[in-house]
Amino acid sequence: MGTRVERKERITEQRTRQILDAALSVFSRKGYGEATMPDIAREAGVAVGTIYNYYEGKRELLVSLLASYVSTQPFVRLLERTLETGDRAFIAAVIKERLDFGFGNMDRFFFLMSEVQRDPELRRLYAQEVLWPVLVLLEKYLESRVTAGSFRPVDAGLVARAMGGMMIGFLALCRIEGADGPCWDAPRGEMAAKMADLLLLGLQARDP
Amino acid sequence: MGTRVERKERITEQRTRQILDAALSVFSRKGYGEATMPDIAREAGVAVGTIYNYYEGKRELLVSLLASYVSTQPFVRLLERTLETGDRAFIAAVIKERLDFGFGNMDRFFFLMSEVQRDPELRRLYAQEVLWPVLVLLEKYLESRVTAGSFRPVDAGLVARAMGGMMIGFLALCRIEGADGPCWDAPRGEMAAKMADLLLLGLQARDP
Amino acid sequence: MGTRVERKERITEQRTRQILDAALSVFSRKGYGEATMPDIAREAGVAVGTIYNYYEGKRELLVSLLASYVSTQPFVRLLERTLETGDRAFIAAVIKERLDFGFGNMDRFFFLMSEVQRDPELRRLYAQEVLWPVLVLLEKYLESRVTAGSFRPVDAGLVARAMGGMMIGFLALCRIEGADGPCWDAPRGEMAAKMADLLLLGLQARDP
Amino acid sequence: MGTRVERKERITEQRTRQILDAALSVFSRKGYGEATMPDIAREAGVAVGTIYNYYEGKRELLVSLLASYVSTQPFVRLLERTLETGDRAFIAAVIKERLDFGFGNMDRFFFLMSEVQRDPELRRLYAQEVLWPVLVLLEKYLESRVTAGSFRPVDAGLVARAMGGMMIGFLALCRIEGADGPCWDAPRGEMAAKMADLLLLGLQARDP
DNA sequence: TATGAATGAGTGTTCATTCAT
DNA sequence: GATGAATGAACACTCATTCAT
Repeated sequence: MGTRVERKERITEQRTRQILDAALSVFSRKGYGEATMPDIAREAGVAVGTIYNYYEGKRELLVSLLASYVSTQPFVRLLERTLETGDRAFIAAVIKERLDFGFGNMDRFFFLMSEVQRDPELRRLYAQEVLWPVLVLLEKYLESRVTAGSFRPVDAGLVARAMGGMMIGFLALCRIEGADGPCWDAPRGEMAAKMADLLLLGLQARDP
Repeated sequence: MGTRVERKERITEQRTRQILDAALSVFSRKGYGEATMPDIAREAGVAVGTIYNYYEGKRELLVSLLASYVSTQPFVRLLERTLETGDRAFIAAVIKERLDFGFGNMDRFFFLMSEVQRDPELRRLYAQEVLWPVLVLLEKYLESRVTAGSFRPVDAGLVARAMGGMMIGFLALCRIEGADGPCWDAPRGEMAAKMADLLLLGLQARDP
Repeated sequence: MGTRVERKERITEQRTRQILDAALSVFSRKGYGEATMPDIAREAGVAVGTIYNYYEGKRELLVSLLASYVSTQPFVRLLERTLETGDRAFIAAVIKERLDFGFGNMDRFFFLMSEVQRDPELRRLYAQEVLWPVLVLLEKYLESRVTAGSFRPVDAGLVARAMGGMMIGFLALCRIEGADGPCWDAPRGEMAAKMADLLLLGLQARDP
Repeated sequence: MGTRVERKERITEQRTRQILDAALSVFSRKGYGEATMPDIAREAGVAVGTIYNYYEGKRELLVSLLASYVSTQPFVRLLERTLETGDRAFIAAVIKERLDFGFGNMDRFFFLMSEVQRDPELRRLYAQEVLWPVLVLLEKYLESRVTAGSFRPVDAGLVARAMGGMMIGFLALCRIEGADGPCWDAPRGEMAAKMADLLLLGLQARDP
């Protein structure tokens, strides 16, 4: 069942998605500047003009991509589901999730990051829609653990950014080193555990 | 001093530099794609054609930039000068140096990073010329401290990349948040100290 | 009254009109080239496809406009009703009528004239359907007045075109000068009287 | 003789002219909207890009055309040279000159007029640069003849526009009728004489 | 008959690169 | 070596027209 209007809406939504998927795919492969509208149209299986029935132009595709694909939901959900397992397991799980996502979407993720770095408007959008929600949650988590006495008293804002930055930067370095680097094929679970230990225990040996 | 040949060489080197400086300046301001050769020529104070006497084309400017500007020397020197001061002061100094450099060259640095992310050939170049030397030094440092018993036994390769990534990623997040973020105007020395503590001591409260 | 067929025909005629009105309105406002079929459809309150049920395409709209809107009837009727009032009053009345029409439909009239100038086929159509009938009437009038001895013996063909041209050209100049020109807001009756005098008496002072 | 700079300037001026000529030619033939930049480039014997070294774009070609080709000089000179010959010969000469010019440049003239009618900015330009200087001269002439007692007291502003309009409108009608019309091939001198008589003597028969 | 989404040929414009001076 | 005018391939975007519903 579905009235005519409903069916139309479904088709519209499908087209919208179909074009956005194609755009992300082509952008990730060739880069924003080198991607052409015919490229995207071909990938989406529509005519060039059709794209313009759904998006204002090439740039709006980029903005929509950012708004639609960099969903923070899985990450946010993970952060909320927390704590049942103790800090170490929890932090390792978060890192593992980020590593899996990052390694699984390397090109797409860094294509978007790279465009974000390039364009002030995208930066603002990304900061508001993605970064802030995540950082706020992370800060709250840190503060609650400090209050509970589990964590040293730390500057939650700074540490949240240092931790988030570590994930992003680590992935960036892995990508730059490529398959030759030692982390490319390493087991994610182990890496996550080691990074969790680094964050929780630090480098310094503890006096017995 | 100064045969005709030598003078010529000096002039050539000067032109080369002059053009490269202009390229970096324009690239950082407008991005690689939006920068035009006339832009660069104007900034360098030479004619468009002259650029082609010194570089193959626009793309080679980018490659040369990477090779010439992302010198690791200051960083390497710092790492070598080390240790006289104890781990905490040393690590804080390294971080401070990176923060100062990063905040002082935000646009230039992230323009280059963004191009590196975009282009496999630049990635290879950057990995070989910049990343590897630094990471090797860092790994050696970590291993020596582990051997000395000051640091927990850690996976030096992973930790080096996590630490390096933290610096790059932290700067990236600061840039995305811009002047609204809490770290934009914060005193660098304090931030460096806190990050050093995070790395050395970890988050977990130590039992007395 | 009103079989099914008749009702259908009435609706058809109404749609036809409705679309043509919209086309003229949009054309006059934006020009033929800049007007888009969606523009016209919106103005007419129908879908784009509907227009194509009534007209072959954009160009046929233009041709139909010319055939339908530039009706010479009021002018022809005026010319026929003539003469009861003496030459001066009659000519002044004709000029007045043309001025009122011209000033009242500036944009529409000159949009059509401009398209006519642009396109040989439209020129032929306009010449046959509009110009000729009017000029023939004007020539007949002139010849009859010459025969009657009221007018000097003149070349009726040439004078008819000079008179007609004067009206069109005068309006064109007024339009080009716009509101800054002296004739834009001048009383039409007075202007018509002065132009009638110019045509009847000429410039030259008469010897007493 | 000619320094390098002078030679360069000459070449620049020549290119400017060459492109403008080509633009006028193509515009007159195909109309502004239908003319393409490759068309113009081909006609000018240069590459498309070269046009953009000399003009901002297609539209600026149109504006430059108006500014450069619709020179009022010959007409102005004629008006200034006046009067040595008596009113009738003078007016006939002016009309003859306009007819010759108009018939000799039909397509170009009406292409420009038609664009002027289409575009408010062009109207302003044309009014200021072309129309006003001519109308002012014409008004002065009329007023001086009125003062001298040769002409009836007339509204110089209105009559100037009526006379100017008559020329333009007459040419427009001739163009619309095309080769079928009676004035297309008629001897220009005779037509000019008849129109001069119409303007000077009027239609009305004079009492002996 | 009415609809409006899909189409894709066609356009103005940009800009890296060349080369005659 | 230095210059900058000329080049033309390449691209984003528009819009008249079609046709399945």
